[in-house]
Amino acid sequence: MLEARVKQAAVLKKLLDAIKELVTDGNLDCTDEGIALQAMDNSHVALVSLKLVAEQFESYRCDRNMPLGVNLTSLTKILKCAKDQDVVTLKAPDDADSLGLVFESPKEDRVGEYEMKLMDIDQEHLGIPDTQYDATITMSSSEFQRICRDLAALGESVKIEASKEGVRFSSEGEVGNGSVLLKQSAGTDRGGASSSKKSNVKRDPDQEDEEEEEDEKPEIDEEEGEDEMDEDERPKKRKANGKAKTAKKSKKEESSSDDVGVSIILEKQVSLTFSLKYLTNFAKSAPLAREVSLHMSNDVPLLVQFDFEQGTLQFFLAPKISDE
Amino acid sequence: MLEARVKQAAVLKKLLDAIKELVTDGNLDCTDEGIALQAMDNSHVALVSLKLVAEQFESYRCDRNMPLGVNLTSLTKILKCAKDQDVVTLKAPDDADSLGLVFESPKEDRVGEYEMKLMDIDQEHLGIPDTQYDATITMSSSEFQRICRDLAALGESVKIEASKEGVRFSSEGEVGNGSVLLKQSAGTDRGGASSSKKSNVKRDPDQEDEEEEEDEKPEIDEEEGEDEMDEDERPKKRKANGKAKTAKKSKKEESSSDDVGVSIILEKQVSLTFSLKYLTNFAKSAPLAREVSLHMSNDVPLLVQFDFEQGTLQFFLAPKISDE
DNA sequence: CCACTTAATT
DNA sequence: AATTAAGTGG
Repeated sequence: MLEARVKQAAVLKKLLDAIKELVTDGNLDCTDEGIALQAMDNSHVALVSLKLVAEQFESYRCDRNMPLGVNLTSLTKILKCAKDQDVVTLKAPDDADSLGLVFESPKEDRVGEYEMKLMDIDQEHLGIPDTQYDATITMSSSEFQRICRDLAALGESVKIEASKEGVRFSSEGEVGNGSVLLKQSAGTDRGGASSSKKSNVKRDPDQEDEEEEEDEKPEIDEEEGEDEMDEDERPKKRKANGKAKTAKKSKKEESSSDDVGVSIILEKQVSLTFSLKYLTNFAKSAPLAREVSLHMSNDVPLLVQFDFEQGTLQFFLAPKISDE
Repeated sequence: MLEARVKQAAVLKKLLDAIKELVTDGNLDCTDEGIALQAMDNSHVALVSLKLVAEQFESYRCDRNMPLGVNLTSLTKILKCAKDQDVVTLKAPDDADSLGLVFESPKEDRVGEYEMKLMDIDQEHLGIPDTQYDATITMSSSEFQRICRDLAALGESVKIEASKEGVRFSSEGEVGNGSVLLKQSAGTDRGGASSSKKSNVKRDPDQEDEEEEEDEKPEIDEEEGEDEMDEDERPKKRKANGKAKTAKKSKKEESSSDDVGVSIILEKQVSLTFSLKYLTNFAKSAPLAREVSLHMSNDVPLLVQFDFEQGTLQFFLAPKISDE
């Protein structure tokens, strides 16, 4: 039997928001290692792979491997019945034809019990080779989402070019063309092949001054329209706080896309073109993790990965052939 | 003739939001006791009964009983022309074929006058017996609304079971089943039959402090177009006028659904099943009152009641027969 | 963190 | 009209 407790219903909700549009049905593969879901998207173009590791549940018990065939639309509906901070317990006996969900309010004065019918889904378990990629880009997930959304307004596909200077996303369409260039924030412009998996956005550790990371500013989004005139005697706006940091929102995630920076680990330059429709979908996972990593090699499917506290969510997508 | 002044247009707006989807036309029965509206819903399944008591109007005068046949859709449209905190005066001469509405801003610098055509509606006045119910549940109206909404995602009907431990709402449907159990907050698990009607949301009238009425903040009309820059030392909008105020939220109102708790007065256990479509509709009255009371006896129509300052809004709905 | 409000969309 | 998404306020 399975009994898994999740501290925050919010995590599950975000996960489902992230994938429900891509995948409508899938097996939750429950093992003693955790819960995994792997599925091709509805049009069999992209692959979604979710892993929730046992150790990161509030409590986890799974006596026997079992695939729970769930309709994600239904699961989403049921999760809507939970408040974000409810504790969620997933329960399934060994012979289950339904999955039990219990939502307990933090104050324990309210208990919701739901039961969702399960379905039999043919397991097409796809082995995913643990590939080494020629380029790994780590960046703010919300920045990634923004870029996908922006470029999707122009064209159907995006070309992603990673060089050691930075990464360029560009798209062409009827209205016009557009491109966004992100420069790498700090050190690494080259990574050993073996280390390529490590996402590390590591700040230079030598920067011993507290001052650290003043304001890296990816700079693309920084519109300077805002302080153009008569701020001479105007004390407002944060112009004054200068370096002192004022302790303010430096942490604060400024506009939620900052503070992360861009790191590029490059074995070889890559240039690949992808459908924006899918990338936009992948980007919906942004609420799950501050960072996203894009793993690419020429002529090989892209891996878009979100690491969050409870596990990992991966998306794979084959490039378009006609790379310009 | 009728002349009735209502302090806050907001109350009327909320009332109409609450019932307009259920009832499109009805008679406002004006007497010296106040204004009442009673009507079957459009599909003749549920009964809506509204009472606004004369004493709770800012001023009230009604020389002669008269039923004013109104189209609630039209009335809603006209009320949209009032700001929430406008004072509304309803006027009708004895021979009226139209209802006059006057909206006055609190500062009396703006007056809107509207006139709505009336219609003749056959009065099917239904006597509602003042039943004693076996179970009376009082709970947060927003919690009630949330539960109805959640369960409506699963099934068409909800079974409500009240026992002295608490009240359980449960629903079954294609995706699965769900139930929400609310535990009783405090003392009462049993009440005398005669006391069951007391829903007591009563504000303490002994609250001799004049604190009342809280000025809602009109704020819409406040032109701020001109002060956008360089008067930094300007003393901060009208924050000052609230005299002692500040003391107001001593109550704290936790998060708006809390603080109310669940109370169950039980003569006998009950278990009844109702159409969620209607309950969801009833629950739209939540903005009118912090609490709602559900009055039930087996095989008898449910009474859902909202008590607010100006009166009472009641909904009646017969249970479904097949109570499992 | 929760809920209400508004806006946009189907 | 209903649903959904995003923003705002308590």
